[in-house]
Amino acid sequence: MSDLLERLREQGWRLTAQRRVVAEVLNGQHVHYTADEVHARAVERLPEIARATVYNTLSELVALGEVLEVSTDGRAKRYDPNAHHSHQHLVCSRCGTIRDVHPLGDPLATLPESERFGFAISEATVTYRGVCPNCT
Amino acid sequence: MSDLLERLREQGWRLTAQRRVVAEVLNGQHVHYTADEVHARAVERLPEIARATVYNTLSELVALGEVLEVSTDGRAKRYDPNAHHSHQHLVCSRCGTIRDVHPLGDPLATLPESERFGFAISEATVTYRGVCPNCT
DNA sequence: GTCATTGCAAATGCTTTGCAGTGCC
DNA sequence: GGCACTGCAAAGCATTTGCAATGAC
Repeated sequence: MSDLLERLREQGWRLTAQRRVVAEVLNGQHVHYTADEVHARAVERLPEIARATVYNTLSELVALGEVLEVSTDGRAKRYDPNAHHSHQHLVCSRCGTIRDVHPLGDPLATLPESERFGFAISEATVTYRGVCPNCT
Repeated sequence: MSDLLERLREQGWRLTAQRRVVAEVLNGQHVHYTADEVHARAVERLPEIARATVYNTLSELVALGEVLEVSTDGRAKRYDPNAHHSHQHLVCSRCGTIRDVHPLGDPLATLPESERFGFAISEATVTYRGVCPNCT
């Protein structure tokens, strides 16, 4: 976490209170907040932080590869701080809860050459969907 | 296609000019239009068709399982008429073009029991991302 | 002191909704 | 002829943008 702030400073980031708070909110395992949820939690610590600042900061973190953008459905994007450990997502089709999961094998390897159509493929994301125990 | 209209009528659908036109626009292979693109193409055949009607019709087709909703990025949803043949998507990270692809094995089978956390999993979607030949 | 960063408010893009009128069955 | 369906316009989210004020370096 403070590693994160350190890394960002090395990239020439100005370390403002707002950015620190956004980074703090995203700290933790299995965190998959929407921009609005990040903003709500950030406001608790720094009441004057603007929604636009949260959006800006999140986009920067995504661009720097420190946070992943997850669009599970057509609704608001979610932000996943677990960017340095490869994983996939398990989503509840009722309540929308997301869990990080680790499938067997490399998803990228499941697409044969004949199905690549000249694309230079760099990434494969898998989304598993089902009803979670709470919603059953 | 006319199969489709037939099936829909059997489900109690009123067969209006608007719905027919939307179904026609979605007819074909490798079609992944946004609602707006469907509307634009529908207007060519039926000038007075409203955007809201296109949205309504698309939602109904999705609910009936005749069309798949695809959200590859945080932008507009895309609609995929190829709902009856299991497939996955290959997306160009530059231009956003989508291709239907067929991976080896069953994606659902890649998640071990120990990683299912009590979810009743019913679906797994894989999105491969890379740069397409046109964008290279 | 400079210039990146912020806050605010307005604008944008996509989608949904309310409601009176239309036309399929 | 009833009521599902449509068109239109307005409302609703999620997100982006413009710009003057601020504060990290």
